[in-house]
This record gives sequence, C-alpha cells and structure tokens, in this order.
Amino acid sequence: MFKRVLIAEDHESTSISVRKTLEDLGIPKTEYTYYCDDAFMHIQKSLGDDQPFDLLITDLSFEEDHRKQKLSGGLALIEAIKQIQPLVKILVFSAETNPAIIDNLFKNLCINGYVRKARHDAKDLKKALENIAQYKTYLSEDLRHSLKQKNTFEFTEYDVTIISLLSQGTPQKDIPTYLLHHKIKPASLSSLEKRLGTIKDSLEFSKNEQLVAYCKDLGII
Amino acid sequence: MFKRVLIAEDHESTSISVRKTLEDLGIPKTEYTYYCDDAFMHIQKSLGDDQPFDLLITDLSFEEDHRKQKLSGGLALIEAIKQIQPLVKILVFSAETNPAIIDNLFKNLCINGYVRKARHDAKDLKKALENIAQYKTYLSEDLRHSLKQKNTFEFTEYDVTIISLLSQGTPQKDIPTYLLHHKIKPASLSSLEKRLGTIKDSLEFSKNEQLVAYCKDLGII
DNA sequence: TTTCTCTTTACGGTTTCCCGTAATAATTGA
DNA sequence: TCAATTATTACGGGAAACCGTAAAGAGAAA
Repeated sequence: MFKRVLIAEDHESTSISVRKTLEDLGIPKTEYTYYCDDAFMHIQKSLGDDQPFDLLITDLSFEEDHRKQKLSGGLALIEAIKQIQPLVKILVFSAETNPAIIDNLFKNLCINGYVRKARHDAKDLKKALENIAQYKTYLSEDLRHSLKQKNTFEFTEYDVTIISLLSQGTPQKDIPTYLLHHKIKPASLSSLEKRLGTIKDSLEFSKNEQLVAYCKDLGII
Repeated sequence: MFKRVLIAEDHESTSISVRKTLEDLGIPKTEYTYYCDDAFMHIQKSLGDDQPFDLLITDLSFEEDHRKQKLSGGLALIEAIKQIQPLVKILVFSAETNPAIIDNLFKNLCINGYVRKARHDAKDLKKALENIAQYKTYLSEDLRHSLKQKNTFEFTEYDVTIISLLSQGTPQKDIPTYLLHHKIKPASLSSLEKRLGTIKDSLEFSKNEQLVAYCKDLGII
C-alpha cells in the first residue's frame, strides 16, 4: 500500500473524509492542501527532501478566492506535477461526469484512477486505492460504460472561439471583423457559416442555441 | 446542543465528514440516510416513537439512481418534513450558490441555517450548529452579501420551457405548435417573440445563444 | 512554371428571426 | 352591464442566418 499520500482538495469536508478513508486503510503519512499551488509546492519539496509522495489524490475544480493561484485547477496541477515527478500515481476524485474529460485524463495525462463524487464514493475510493496500489487503473463503476462510447465531436480552438462569441451575444455577421482583428483565419462569414454547419451536422444539431447548450454542458465555453 | 440529529446526504464521503463534525461537537445520536425518502421515514418514525429529531442536516441535490424516490430532492424533503414536524430545526448543506434559491429557503421554508460546500465548510458547519443551537439563524460568510442583491431576472416556468426548447434545437417558429399541444398559453409565435424580447431586454442580451448560455450557467435548464 | 487539390471567399436565394403596429380576445372595475 | 385596461394574436417589413454554388487563392508535386 502507499506510504506517502498528498491530498489536493479545496472543500474541507471532502478533504476530511478522504483523510479518514486513508486512515482506515492504515496509510500513515497523508498530507493535504486546499490549493493547487500548495500541492505543487509540497510535491516539489518532497522531491528535494528525497522523500517523494507516491500518490496524489486531487479534485479537478478548485474555487477561486482571495489567494491568487498560478495553477487554475486539477488539470493544470496534474500537468505540472507530471513534469517534475512523472511516475507519481494520480487518483482524481471529482464530481465531473463528462466522459470526454475523464477520457482525456486517462489517455493524455495518464492518471491511474478516477473516482466520481457520488453515493458510494468512500467505498469507491478504497477500491481505487487498492487497485492502484496493485498497479492497476481504476474507474468508478457507473462511468465504465459511458467511457467507451466517444461520439463526441472534436472541437478545435477555432470552434471554441466562435461558439464563445455566439454565447456572448456576438451576431454571426460581426464575427469576421473580430477574427480579422485577432488574426484568426479563416475569417470570412462564409467560412464561419460553413464551419458551424459542419459542427452542427456532425452532432445532428440544427440550431446555434443547441450547440451553445451542448458546449456549456461540456464545459468548454 | 442538539441531542438527536438526522443527516440526509447522498455523497458518502460528505456524509462521513458531517458525522465526524457532529462527533467532534459531542453530539451523541446522529443518524444518516443517503436518500430523501429514507430521511422522511426516519423523521416519521421518530415522531411515532416519541423521540423526535431536533435537527435535520440536508443536501439540496440528490442524484437519481435505481431506487425511485417520491421526494425529488432537499427542497421537497424539507417541505414534506415541515408538514409533519414544523418545529424541527433545519440546516441546509449544499454547493448551491444561487442567491434566489437560498433566499427562498430562508423566507419560504424557514430553514435555520445554510452552509455552502466550499473551502472551510467543516468549520462553517460547526459555527452554524452553534448558532442554531442558540436559536439563531446561520448563513455562510461568503453568501451574506450576495443575498441582499437580487438583480437576477425572475424566470417563470413558461420562460424555462421555451428556453429549454430552444436549447434542444427547436426552431422558434415550431414552438407554438408545442405549446398548443401541451396547453400552455400564450402559445402564439408573436407572444413568444415578445416574451423572449422582454427577457433579453431586461438582461441586456441581444441573442438567444446568449440567453441559453446564461440559463445553463444558472442551472435552470 | 504548370497543374492539381484543397482552402477560403464571394454571392444569391430562401428561411427564420426580429420588431413594430394593429386587431382581437380576455379581464377588471365601476 | 359597459367601458377601460391588459393580454394575446395576426400580420408585414427588414435584418440575420442558412445553404448551395461558383470563383478566387494558397500550397504541393511534377
């Protein structure tokens, strides 16, 4: 089992519960932080002291407050930590349900486990820890099926830009001006219309409103 | 302090943490449920046994699963309990931040405290319990100011219906048919356009996309 | 350079949306 | 009851979005 575990979780109550779960499993050295930047510094220091953590348990979304942070959330934290300690095990504990995001965590950031905050999350957490300790990956039961199907459209930066503009009330006809000004191309209204048409086509949407709602749900705008 | 407390919270990890907090405060008899219906039955039974709870700590949103529930969430639970035990103290522990919703809890359902799930929520919870025990009401620090200002547009059920339809891709021109079919009035395209115009006007929006994004953020669609 | 391909832009017709005005229906108050 | 007010619907002109086609431009390979 793990010897040294770091918890990055902004909600005090959740943090307490995770600590208790680790305690129940007999893990001696757990440390916890409420901010991503703190978590990163803990990892950094542990490497310097030659007493590295072997597991990070982290949330994805961290609320902003008066303390300004360099790392904007769990995703940024994981990316940063992978730079300095690539082999540290990572277990994400979050309420996120979007398969695309979770998929990305496993495939691109190579996390070792994902537990969704839900009814039986404490039990789930224990299972995940046991699995990861045996060099397996773990994913919450209820998410296992939804992950395989990935009929999600691959949004480019360009797409996100124009859909964001739409969601902010920019008329379609005014977007070319914006794109020109920001040196984004293609900039013409025609190209814009074509791109939006393609996106909606492949998602089987008919209206921009639908697309905006979808992207809001995905959290990409 | 309280003698008998019931916790209604679907997330196991959060429930554990709340229990621990109560334990720390020396509250002996705490019971917990993961479902609203169970919570209601606990209250009901406690009245029959003449050993009523004196505090309910409840979440607002409960996730649906295989067990079908009569009570759809914390709101419904509080309403139901107020029918059979009006004087029970109620502390809501939720991640909800929308001032209009929290305002409604205090003013219409007469809850005694609201603690938001956030960074210092465990400490907050303790403060709330101490305050409520002294017959005061409690609201998390960070929400105290936001409650007074309510410059949010008051969406009617009608509004939510039509904006939802838009977000699902229904063309505006087809909505009257839907409204007629569901016996919702006004049903005419003209009234629809007028209402949407009014909403967008008062929120200073110009496009439907903007409105859909806004309502997604509010979580009302 | 020339040709081929792919991307981007231009343009026109049609549909939908937007918004003002006027007519009609429902509601209210005396 | 009738008039006054308000809510709802009908209609029409103009703007924006949608969609297809064709032209222009960019880049790659021979």
